[in-house]
This record gives sequence, structure tokens and C-alpha cells, in this order.
Amino acid sequence: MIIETKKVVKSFIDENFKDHSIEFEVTIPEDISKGNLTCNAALILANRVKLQPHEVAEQLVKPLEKQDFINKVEVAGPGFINIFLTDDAFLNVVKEIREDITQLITQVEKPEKILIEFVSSNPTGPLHVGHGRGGVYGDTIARLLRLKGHKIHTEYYVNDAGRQMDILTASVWFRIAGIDDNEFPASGYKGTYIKNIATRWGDNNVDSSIVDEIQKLISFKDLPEDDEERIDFLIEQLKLITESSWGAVKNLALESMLDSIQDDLSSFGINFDLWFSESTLLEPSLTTKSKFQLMKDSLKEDDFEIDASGNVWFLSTNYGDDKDRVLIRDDGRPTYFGTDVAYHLDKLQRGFDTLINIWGSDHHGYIKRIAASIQSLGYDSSQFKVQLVQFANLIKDGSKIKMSTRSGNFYSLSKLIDEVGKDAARFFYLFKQADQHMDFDVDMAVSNSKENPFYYIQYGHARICSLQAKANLANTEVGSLNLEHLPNSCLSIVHELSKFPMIFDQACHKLTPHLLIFYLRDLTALFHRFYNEHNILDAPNEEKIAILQVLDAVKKTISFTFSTLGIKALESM
RNA sequence: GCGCCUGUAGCUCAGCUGGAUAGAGCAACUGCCUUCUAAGCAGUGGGUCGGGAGUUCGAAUCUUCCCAGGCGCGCCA
Repeated sequence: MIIETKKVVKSFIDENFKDHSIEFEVTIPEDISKGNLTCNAALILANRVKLQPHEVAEQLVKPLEKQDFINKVEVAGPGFINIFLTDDAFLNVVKEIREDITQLITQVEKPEKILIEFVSSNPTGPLHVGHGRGGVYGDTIARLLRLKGHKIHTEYYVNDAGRQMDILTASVWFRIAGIDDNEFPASGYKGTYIKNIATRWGDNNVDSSIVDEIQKLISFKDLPEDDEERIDFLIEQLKLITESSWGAVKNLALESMLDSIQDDLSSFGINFDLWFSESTLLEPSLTTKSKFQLMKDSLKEDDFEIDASGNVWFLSTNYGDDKDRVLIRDDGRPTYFGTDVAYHLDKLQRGFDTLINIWGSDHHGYIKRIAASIQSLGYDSSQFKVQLVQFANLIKDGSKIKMSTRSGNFYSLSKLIDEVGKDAARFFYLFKQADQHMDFDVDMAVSNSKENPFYYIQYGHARICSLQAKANLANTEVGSLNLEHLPNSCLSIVHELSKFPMIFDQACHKLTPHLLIFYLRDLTALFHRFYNEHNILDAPNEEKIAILQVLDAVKKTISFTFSTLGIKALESM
């Protein structure tokens, strides 16, 4: 109805106020006395054409009054146009929700092929609660955009090629050799998951001479002082000591980490279409160069240069970045940035119209250089979009929990799922806008008390299910609703239901799924209030049927929206 | 120092492409369970929308300057 109304106003303006195409809004006012819909077009247009807003409004009223879904139109306040809809318009919403709520979702005119990349956490440790937030957000965005009609592909970029992988592998070797926490290098990964990998390796292959050498290496007194230099030195030595086993342990470690990450995500309802391996970008095939090489060949020639020591620089400042960036180190190894450029080129070459990357907010400084590289590769940087997700602080017993992967001291995602449950966890992640800092209060999420908003909506859904079971009218025919039989206080529920398409559109357009949760809470509140005021099952039969049809629409709105957010609505509590 | 994000009720947050009296939940206080699930409902109190200036018919929303907090500013990923 909003969309229809907007069309009417817009075409009237196009006809009668040529050259004044304006952006205006049709919204649903808080106060029902201001109509079911309200339009601010006259205020904006009056400014342009230098007329009184009232005069303009009076003209805009005319075409609206002719619409059969509109009952009454008023000009109010400084020049708002308040629109009152017919009963049928509302009843139609209830009917459509009950038939098939997805028909209320307006499909995009031009469906796009969109690749959404998210989580992409280094496979050097288990996922923690921060990754969970990005994961749930990305997954939900994918679901929303799919429903809008876009073609969505999801991807996890696996950083399996860099120094971090060597540190991971070295850490496993230290544990294989029985190095304990006292002697363990500060820059290594200490977590118990490393011990588990070491144990898996130890089950079938233990070479005691290697173990001896590693122990000797660790106690060697002339190791570099600096933590980072020391770990790099140790890695170099370990590669010599372990020879061919190095690669095998590395593979085992990577595989174990990916298994664990995959398990955590899938228990969160998050699955990826593709796990993209960074290292494949560096592997030439028999017939072609590596994707990395091909990327370098595709960059504009003016956009890179080689310095005296042999580093290859990408001149991202040509595109507004603060600094130029090294693409290839003097020893020939690509930087992280370098392979990432190759990855993005690969994405674009696969024919995606839009790339959406969901990154932790600490990566915001990285946006410009990737956008720059995309331009240099000859693509339009507007195809590349980044949604930043802010950190999630974990609150337990009223205080923040600090997290660090290296020390092995963190609150893992799997622990969160165990304690809070998938659905409540997803709910709380989505309860706040993704690009805002958030405190995730674990105690609140698990509490069965009234302070937990998750159960508020669930309870509403369960109550309706219970009513339906008792009334035995769950399948009341669609379309037989008559507004006369509906008590006034139930009408406000119908009004709220009519907002659904608008809210859903906003959530998709702005990539803000939290709007849907806030909407459900408002909708549920109206139901709970109504439930307390009316003894539904004792109402006269016609009234009861009418009410239950509206409540069925509420129930379907909750369960559909929840399922879109990856949450299962409870039938009973 | 530069960049991004944030500052709205005691707490957690909506609202931010400017719009009609600033919202919700929790907490506090007062009521409502012999009646469809009280994980609920009704009501009361609580605000210089961090501060100043500006833009205009109109600002929590836009601009600018301050103040406070988070994050980033690697040939780490």
C-alpha cells in the first residue's frame, strides 16, 4: 500500500510539476489519528516551487482520493498528507500473510549476482564470540537478499598461505615434542586445541629423534630476544629438523582447524557455498600462471613500481589511499594484501555484479586499498561493498571477558552455543545494529526471566499456537475475514501487520536485520496486550474466528521472520 | 597527529537519506493469576538526545568546533 501510494503521488508530481522530481516519503505514523499512512511530499515540493505547503498538499490529495484502497485523505499540520485506508486494504494484508507471506516481499527489479564473503577468520584458532557476530550477520544478510530475489553466493576465504600457518604448525610441533607452558614461545599458539592436534599426530607418528632435537632447540640459549624474531627463527629451524613431516603436520593442523571452524559455524546454522583457499591463488597450473601472477599482469602498468631492494609496490595513492602498499616482498613472497587483490579479481572474473565483504571494524583502514586495486584492475569500485561489524564484548557475571587467540584464553563460539543455544545467540547478535559496539550479556541470554527479550517473542508465538490448538481452528479458511467481527483493539494488530512489507524492505535495503527483531517485539507486545484484555476463546463464534485469523497472521509473521533470521519459533514453552 | 565508529532515561539500546508532543525493554514503585501459558498485562516516576555554534519553516537526525570512549594507521593476517 505504501508502494502504491508513493506511485500515485510520484506520477502526479511528474505530470503536474515537471522538472521537480523530488525524494519524498510515505510512512506509517505512530499516531493513528494521523492516518494509516502519511506523506511529506507537499512540504518538500513547496520548498522547490515556492508555494505554501498547504496549497501543494491540496493538489496532491486529489489523485489519492480516487484510489479504491484509500478511504479518506486529510491535509494536516504544516502540510502533511494523512491517508486513511479502507478496511479491505487491511484485510487483504491479513489474507496475504496467511496464504503466503513471501508474496508481500517486493522482488527487486534487477536481480544481481552477489558474492557475500564473511567470517574468513584465520584458521589458527577456534572461532570466538567476535567471529560469531560477523557470521550471523553475514548469514542473515544472505538470507534476506535471497528473499528479495538476488542470486546469492557465500564464501569463506581461508588464509592458509601465510606466516600465521607456519606459527600454527610450529606450535603443534612444540606440543608434539612435549614443550610445556613455561618454555612455550610467547608468539606461539598455546591453546588446548593445539595439544589436541599434537595428540592426533602423535597417535600414529612419533619420531623420537625429532622430539629430541626440538627440545634441544627450545632450550638453546642464543635464541633471538624479540618474540617475533624468535618464532621466525624457530620456524626456520623446525622446517629443517622435521623435513617432510613439516608439511604433513601443517596439513593436519589446517584440516583440524577448518573442521572445528566448520562445525562451530554449522551448529550456528551457517554454511558456505565455497571455502576459498588462499594458497590456490599462488599455484600455477600446467598451462597457466598462478592467479596471483595473472592479477599482477592485469593491474594498470602505471599503478605499481619496484623499489631499490626489490619490493613491488601497488600505488594505491593513485586512487586516494593514504599510503602505497607492498604487493610482493623483495624475497618474492606476496603480502596478505597481494593475495587478497588476486582473490578479489577472481571473484569479479567469476561474474558477480556486487561483492559484499563483511569485515571486523578493525579492518576499516583496509577498504581503500582494496577498492583502489579493483579500480586498477579495470572494474568499478562501486561493485565492492564492505559492511563493518563492530566488536562484541562478552559480559559474564557483570564484567567484560577479554579475548586473545594466542594466549589460548578466550570464550569460544562453541562454548557460547552450548551455554546460550543457537537461536538465542543468533537473536542477541542480531538484536543490535552490526556496525555498533555491542555487549553480549551471556547471563541475560540464558536467563529464563522476563529480562530476556528473546522469550518475549517466543512466548507470543507459543501462546498463539496454544490458542489455535484449543480452538481447533488453525486452518480457518483464508479469505472469510470480516472486519465487523473484529474488536477495535484487535485492529491495531492488523495495522501493525500492515507495516511488515515496509520493515522487511528497509531491513534488506539498509542491511539492518535488527529492524525485524524490533518490529517483532512491537507486534508481539500488541498481541500480549490483546490477549490480556480479551478472552478470545469465549468470544462469539464469528468474532472468535475473525480474531484467530488475525492471530494466525501474527503467528506466521513471527515464524517467518524468525526463520529468515535463522531462528526457530517455539510452538510451546 | 590522521582516519573510521560511538555518546539518546539509572542500565541495554531503537529512532539518524531533517518532519508533526523524543521511543522500547530492563531496573524502581503501584496494581492484575479459582478464568485461553503471569516467560504476560495495566499504570507511575525518570531526558540540557555529550557540549557550543551554524544551516531553515522545522535538527536527536545535516555542517563545524570542542569534550569523552572504542578501533585502526605493518613488507601481521
